[in-house]
Amino acid sequence: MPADPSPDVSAPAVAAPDPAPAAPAEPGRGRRTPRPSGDDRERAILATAEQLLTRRPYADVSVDELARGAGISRPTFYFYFPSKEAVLLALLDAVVAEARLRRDTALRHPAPDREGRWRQVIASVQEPFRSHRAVTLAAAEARASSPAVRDVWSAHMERFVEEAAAEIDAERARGAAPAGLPSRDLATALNWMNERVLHTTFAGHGPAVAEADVVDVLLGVWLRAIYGEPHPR
Amino acid sequence: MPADPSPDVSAPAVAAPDPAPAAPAEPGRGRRTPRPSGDDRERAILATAEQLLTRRPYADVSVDELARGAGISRPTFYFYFPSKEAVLLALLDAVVAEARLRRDTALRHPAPDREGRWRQVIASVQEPFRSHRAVTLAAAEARASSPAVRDVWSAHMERFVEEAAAEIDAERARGAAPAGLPSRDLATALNWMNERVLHTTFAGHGPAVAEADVVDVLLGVWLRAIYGEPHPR
DNA sequence: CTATCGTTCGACACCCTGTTGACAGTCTCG
DNA sequence: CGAGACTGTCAACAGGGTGTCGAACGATAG
Repeated sequence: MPADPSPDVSAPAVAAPDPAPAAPAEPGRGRRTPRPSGDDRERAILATAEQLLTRRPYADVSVDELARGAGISRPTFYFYFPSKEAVLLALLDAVVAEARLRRDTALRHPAPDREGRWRQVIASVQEPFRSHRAVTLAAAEARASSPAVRDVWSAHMERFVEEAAAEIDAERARGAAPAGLPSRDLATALNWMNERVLHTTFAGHGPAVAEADVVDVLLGVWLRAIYGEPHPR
Repeated sequence: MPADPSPDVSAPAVAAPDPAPAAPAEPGRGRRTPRPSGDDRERAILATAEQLLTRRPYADVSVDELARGAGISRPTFYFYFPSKEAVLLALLDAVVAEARLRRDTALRHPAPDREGRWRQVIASVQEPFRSHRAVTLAAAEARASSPAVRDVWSAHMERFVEEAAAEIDAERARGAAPAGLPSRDLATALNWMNERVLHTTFAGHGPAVAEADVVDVLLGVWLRAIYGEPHPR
């Protein structure tokens, strides 16, 4: 059994978020002390978690496995994280932050045509979900029993819904899109559709859209729901 | 502590599905013996489970609570069900059966106008989900870690997707709907949208559509996605 | 050399699951 | 009516998971 604290993981979600700011102390969740000494251990736990989550569901991963994967004992794990849930939260925060970054970049460099702009909207949700599917699937699973995970996820969705609703309103105001359902309701339905369809595509359970087609399918529904005239015949 | 085996529950999902057929033996999941003697106990367990699930998530309900709620000890619980999962499965089967029944009834009595027909499609999914929201929410939660729950759910969705795809093809064939996305992909996306939007509406977490509006919103998206002309301007 | 502090883990208490074996009713048949 | 079979019941156990406590270890400062 190798005690090497850095297992080979292709692309962990941790990705050194804040090198400069060095948040003084976050007494809520996270490790107990912000000293930089055990940082490698913390990263090893996160990397181990993301790796294990690609193999089995969140509920089937034990704290002991997380600890052993990071080369430490179970009690030592609790020195770095207060629970298994906190590890998932840390992973999820990183993925959400990446999604936000990608989204903001897209907003600053909008595509020239409207189809391209909506494709950016959809792709910015899809990309981080796809590259860290294990974390996202685990978060979806834990959402039901963990209020903290649920809140992070809800806040994330809330921003996407607001942005999409604003975009729909803008298109209607400039006459590009016809009136129809309240923009907020429409944006809510479309965003949840994306979430669920992407989930099934990546999880592969139940009827699903092929991974290569999924953005085109979602985009097709968005365009018709936003721009389609109600009743052609 | 009352030993009364029938706790007061408003409308349990059990609903005595087959009084006459009396299936000889289902050796897979379910209770070990089909004799009618302990039937009340079995129903009491199911009723207790549905009642408890309205108060807390599936993961937080223990076998011991289920047993005590039904007026029996924990080992006795295992005489009736092999696990907590089997209880949820039995509850879910009843809800799914009810949804199927409602759907088949709608198919035999189609509304005269196309909007009414699509409303039937959406409402037949929504109604059982709504009247047994605790079971459905629990099933959604357990789906991630229970292959059996996942399979039941997937099969259920698969049928709805197939039926919706066939209906879309029929509308296109008779010239009522324009060509567009592959009908199967479109039906998949729309059905998952319904599932997720209904889930958030009933669970009340994250951005959601008001319960009174949800069928209208979903119907609006379906109609535009199916009948809307791609680009009006 | 010693005091301190960050870090580590053996051992513990507790909760939950699923199984075993003994036992109590009841029903049937000789 | 009494032996046997079968349903239903539970105390007790084994096993595995979580989270905590306190002793101990090593580096570093005084």
